[in-house]
Amino acid sequence: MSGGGEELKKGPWTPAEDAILVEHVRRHGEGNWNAVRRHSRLARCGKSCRLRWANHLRPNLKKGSFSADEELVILRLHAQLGNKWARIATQLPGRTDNEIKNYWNTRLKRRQRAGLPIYPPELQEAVRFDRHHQQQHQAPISPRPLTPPPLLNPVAFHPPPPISLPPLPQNPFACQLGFGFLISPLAPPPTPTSLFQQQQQHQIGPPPPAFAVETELPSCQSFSGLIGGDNGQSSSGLLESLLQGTGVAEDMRIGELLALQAADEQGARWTQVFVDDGDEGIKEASQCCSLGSATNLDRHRGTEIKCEPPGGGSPMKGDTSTLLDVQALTMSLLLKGDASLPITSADEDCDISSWPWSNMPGIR
DNA sequence: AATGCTATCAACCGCCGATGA
DNA sequence: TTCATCGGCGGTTGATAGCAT
Repeated sequence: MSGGGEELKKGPWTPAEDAILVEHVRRHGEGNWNAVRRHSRLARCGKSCRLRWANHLRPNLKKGSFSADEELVILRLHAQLGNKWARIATQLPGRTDNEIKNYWNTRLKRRQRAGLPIYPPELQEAVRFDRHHQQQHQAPISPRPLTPPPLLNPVAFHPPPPISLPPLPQNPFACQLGFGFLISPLAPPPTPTSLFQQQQQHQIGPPPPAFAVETELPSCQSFSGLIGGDNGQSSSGLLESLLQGTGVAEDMRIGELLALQAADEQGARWTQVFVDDGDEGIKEASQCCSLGSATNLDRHRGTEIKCEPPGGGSPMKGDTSTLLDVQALTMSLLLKGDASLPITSADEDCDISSWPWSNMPGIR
């Protein structure tokens, strides 16, 4: 660091310092934060300037408590991504990663103290489903190279032909965990209106989502990356076992399922697409459990149980596998909603709230 | 009114990846 | 190729406010 020898100030920012920083950004734009000190009298390090600007001074910041919708988005995305605050923040305009992180940590602490699961029990059911599914389908881990599921591989994916379906009642749970903005922030989540229009054209629920997968974020977390880059060999976890277990047909299902996620509010309709494929677990998918709102999500109570994560082994170990586990978990949740699955004794000891959600390994 | 607890917010710290010399 | 620098991210901590006892 080129010091300059001056003592750098720490602690709360004063209005005068804010004004200097704002003026600097107005003149020179964002970035080059270490230059702030050179160009102005501000005795703050570049990091501190960046943080102050990003969290408090930049325009269009939204202050105040989170709305119910925002809370729901956080819940969804955290279930999906873990502690990826910056990524979550990209889906909440005007909110900062710091804000979201603070909110989540508070929520986490509150629920832990209350003895509540971090996620609603429906997610825990999904764990059981995954374990069951793995026992049913999991061949010994084969070294066969993993092919990214079609939707995760924009080149390979071809959307399924339109299927005409009778209208179904909405699937509230798919709505709640729809991840409608998963694929790319460049493609805004479908609105009920846009979906309706597209259905009118195609007589099917959601369209294939935009496949701007690689453009999602500057970090390494595009889906193709999650699957293990070009050959996917580094991936592991539930998704991998799902893929390896049943091959291409399963790949397509997962691809379609991700489309389902992108479909958000039309999840039930797409769930129905899978009902006829002979999978008992999926047959009942159209009976997905009903949840009304984020508040309801919180209101559900799980039983005090504990378990190892799906796939066994140490809880949530590893980077990519962690994310994939969560991804597969939430995917299967959308498919399932099935209380009739056989529950093994091990299954009964399943409580994802005992996993280290709050300390998930980073994927940078 | 005093005290303790909890929630919230703001900021710092350390690590890591990207970039350029 | 190596090294220094920068910026971004997630974890953590300290200060303060609000509430209950």
